[in-house]
Amino acid sequence: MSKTPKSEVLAKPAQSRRVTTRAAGAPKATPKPPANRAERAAERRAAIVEAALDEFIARGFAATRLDDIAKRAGVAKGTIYLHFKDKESMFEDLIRTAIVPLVGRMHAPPPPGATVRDAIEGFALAFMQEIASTRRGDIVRLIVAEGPRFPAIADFYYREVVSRGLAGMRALIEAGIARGEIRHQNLARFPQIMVAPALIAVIWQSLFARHAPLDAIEMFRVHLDLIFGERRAA
Amino acid sequence: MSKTPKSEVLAKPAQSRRVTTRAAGAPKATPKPPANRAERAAERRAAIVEAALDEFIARGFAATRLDDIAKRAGVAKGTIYLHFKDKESMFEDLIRTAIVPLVGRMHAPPPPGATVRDAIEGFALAFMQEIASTRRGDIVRLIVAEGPRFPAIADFYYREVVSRGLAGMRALIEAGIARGEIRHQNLARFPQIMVAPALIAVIWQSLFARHAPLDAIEMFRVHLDLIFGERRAA
DNA sequence: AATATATGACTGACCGGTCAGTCACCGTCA
DNA sequence: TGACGGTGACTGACCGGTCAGTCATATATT
Repeated sequence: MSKTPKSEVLAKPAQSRRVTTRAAGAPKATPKPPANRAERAAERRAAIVEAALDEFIARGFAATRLDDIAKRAGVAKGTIYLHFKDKESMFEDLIRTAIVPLVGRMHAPPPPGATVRDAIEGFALAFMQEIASTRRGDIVRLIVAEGPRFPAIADFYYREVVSRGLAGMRALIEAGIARGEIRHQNLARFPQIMVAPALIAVIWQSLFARHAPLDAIEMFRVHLDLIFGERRAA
Repeated sequence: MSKTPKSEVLAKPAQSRRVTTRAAGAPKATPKPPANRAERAAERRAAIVEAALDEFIARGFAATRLDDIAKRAGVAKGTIYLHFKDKESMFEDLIRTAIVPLVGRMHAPPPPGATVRDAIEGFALAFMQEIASTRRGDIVRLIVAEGPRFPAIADFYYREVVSRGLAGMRALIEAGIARGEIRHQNLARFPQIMVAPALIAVIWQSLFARHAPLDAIEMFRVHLDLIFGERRAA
């Protein structure tokens, strides 16, 4: 009962591949194409990652087509499978890769000479500028969206970002309490509170900014005023 | 060409159609077997809505199969199309319908005799119990997840829930400021801050509760302490 | 030439949407 | 009262489009 191999032929298109005259002499004269194979392969991979992130962010996991990723990356679909096992593991790889740079910032250096408030404020400023208002923020949203369907990603994100970030934040809060900058000891039990407005900002940007722009940085400052007391006279 | 009507019987679960003697007087006396056609249709629609919500919450829009919804609702796929135009508008209808009950609570009654803090705390308590820890919370997450792909839903949600909710919250905050319960006037500019921990709780429940349970209510109380001052000695 | 890399046409499974057919219900009439 | 025909809610096999993943072929590199 094998399938009739009937019309195997028909589809052959012309396929005259332009050979690019290939002027004699210059073998190395690769003008644009950067460098050796490995490098070019790495570049292609990077292009795929870039394109895939854009597509996944814009459409979510299930609705993203690999054809679109390939087209956006300027690559054939088969090339994707030279770098990734399948769509699912590609998605997980992608998110993991994209998260790493987020973690870098998380090692909050214990406040050197500045106040704890300054440390947190600088931190929040960086977060708002580098994450909330960029594509990185969409990655956070993507995790919220697809997390339940990709427990592995949710776990990874919790381990690598959430638990570390909260631990760092807790340390800062305790330092603030020890120094007398923060009066509410209970805050150390819920570092989430410190971070909450940042998450609000991320979500707001991608859902409601069109309707009502939100000055995320100013909001965070007001939030810090609640915790540390007013900065200056209103 | 109709297929042999042979085993037409099998799929019908018991469902012995009670003929409901149809006593003249009592048209309402339908005990178990629902009722007339219209009523049964409404029940089916409700079953579809219920099933669809579960599926959409579990899988997201794109990955949800209408066959699964039909199976879960105990209905044929075609039946879905008697009630909804297509998958997309069904999703939008669903979310809209599911949001409405959320809005009911939003009409924060101006604090009658109680303090503003009590009003907000009661409000938050209800939110945490009725939303954050139930399927309604997943609906909020679903909006965050699919919002960018369904601007109509994001718009609707902003109009019906976010803007109203924030307006109500702002009113409460201003009342609190007027009464001297709240010292930070700037808080009225960012009612989002008041609400932020609630959103955190919703997200936490569906992503990280397995790793680290979060006492959302206690967190919110601590948050209120920041705003209103400590309730009592720690 | 031999090998590594890239391509994109192709396949097959899957799924949204359709529609001809069925049958429970209801009003009506003898 | 009984039974009969019209109605429309319901069914599920089917169709056609879509898309993840494959692989024979083509190109680049050594």
